[in-house]
Amino acid sequence: MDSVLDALNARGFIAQETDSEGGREYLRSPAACYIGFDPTADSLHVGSLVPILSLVHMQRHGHRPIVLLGGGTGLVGDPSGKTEMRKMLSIEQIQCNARALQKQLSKFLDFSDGKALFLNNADWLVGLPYIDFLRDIGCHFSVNRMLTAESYKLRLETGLSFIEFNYMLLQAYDFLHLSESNNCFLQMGGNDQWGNIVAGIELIRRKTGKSAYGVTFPLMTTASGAKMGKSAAGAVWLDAEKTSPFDFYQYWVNSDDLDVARFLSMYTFLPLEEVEAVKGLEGQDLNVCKSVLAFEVTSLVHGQEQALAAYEAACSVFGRREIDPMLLRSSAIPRAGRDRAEAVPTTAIDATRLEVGVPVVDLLVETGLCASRSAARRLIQQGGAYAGEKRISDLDASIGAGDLHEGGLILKAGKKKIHRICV
RNA sequence: GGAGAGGUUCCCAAGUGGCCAAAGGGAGCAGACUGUAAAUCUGCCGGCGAUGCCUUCGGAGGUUCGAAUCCUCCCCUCUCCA
Repeated sequence: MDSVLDALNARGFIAQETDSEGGREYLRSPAACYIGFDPTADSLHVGSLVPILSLVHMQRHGHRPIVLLGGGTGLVGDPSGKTEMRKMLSIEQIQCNARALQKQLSKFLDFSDGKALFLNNADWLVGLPYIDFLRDIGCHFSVNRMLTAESYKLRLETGLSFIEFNYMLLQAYDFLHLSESNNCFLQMGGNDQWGNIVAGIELIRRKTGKSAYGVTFPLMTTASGAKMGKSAAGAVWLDAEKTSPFDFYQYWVNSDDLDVARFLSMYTFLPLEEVEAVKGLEGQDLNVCKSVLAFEVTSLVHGQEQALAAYEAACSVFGRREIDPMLLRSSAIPRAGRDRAEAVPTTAIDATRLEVGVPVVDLLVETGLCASRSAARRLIQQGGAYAGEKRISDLDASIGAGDLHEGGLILKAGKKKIHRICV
């Protein structure tokens, strides 16, 4: 059987490997691998999907993924790829975030019977005695060498504090620790983690003489160069409370043409042969593929139920287009079905207010479609406000109970930002 | 600790007493064109009960009819020196 590394490579997951041959040898039999997630927020976002899914691939190939929560390293802060120091988070905040991330990550992997593992580096980092650590670990690091690391270079221009400078040592120590405690000799991570991963490999070699391996993922950007997971409303979170499944679905539907095939291979588990067929498509045919992409990713993150609802809601708002049964045929996306508007993010409006009539400007703000009343006015003046299919041109227009159909009404700000109100 | 440079609206960056809610660029938003894409063109882009009013130019005071612009003190960042 092909190595999981070949599979990952074919799907575009691999940016760099420290030792391609050695890594493959290591993975010939079931082995452990780990990725660290620092709890800097109470939810992961689209940017973490690549590492997460790589672990899923690992598990599917019979290996044992270790999810390392950075309860300890999060207290320090990774300067890699950052232009300035991140705000320091309190210990309580970190712990709270770590719990939230654990809950989120547990949906993707099977943690039963030790098939995958959750560990928290706070368990071994927080209590480290400073002097001992310097003597045992610190002595193996050359500052001269560290300063040449790409991850520090950027910061050398703008400023790098000592606490952040230590991050590399802590991550290297994590790897050493995991190699000894869990027989884990493979670390993966974003390409910005290269320096930290290599530092760990070298530390393991110096301390124990053993070989360890590293794999990094490409830094994901969209075809237009934007970072993954940024939308008009901010980051696209994996938490349904922070980004509704419908908005999450929409994020993927709005992918750039040039990204569709790449995203299908990285963010879904559809067979590569099927994804290959997408590459020749253009125009409306390609557009349909975006629905499949969105459906599949939403399924992975929020479950098929939610994905279905989002898909049908999108159909009801934007219209349905036939999906060729042979196109990406492994996808469970419905090839025929009913439209349902309910999955559009909805805000309930008090019935008594609707009796009198609620100004559209107010509704636009209350639903979050506009940031301020001024913005709402501007939107109306520019002709971007819709109630149902009707464009609203009057600044003083208001919505009454009679405007609702079957208890709801779709409000649109522009063509794509959509919110539903109901009684 | 010393010397110098600097902190402007989401980001970069002009502005050095009234013409400044503050140039320009980027990002973003809307409209047109489309395919819920890209590119392009046009408009918008602090807030509000809106031909006016309020809040903003690191912070706190002060000078002045009037300050982002002048003065004082403080905070923060960078560079060089110790």
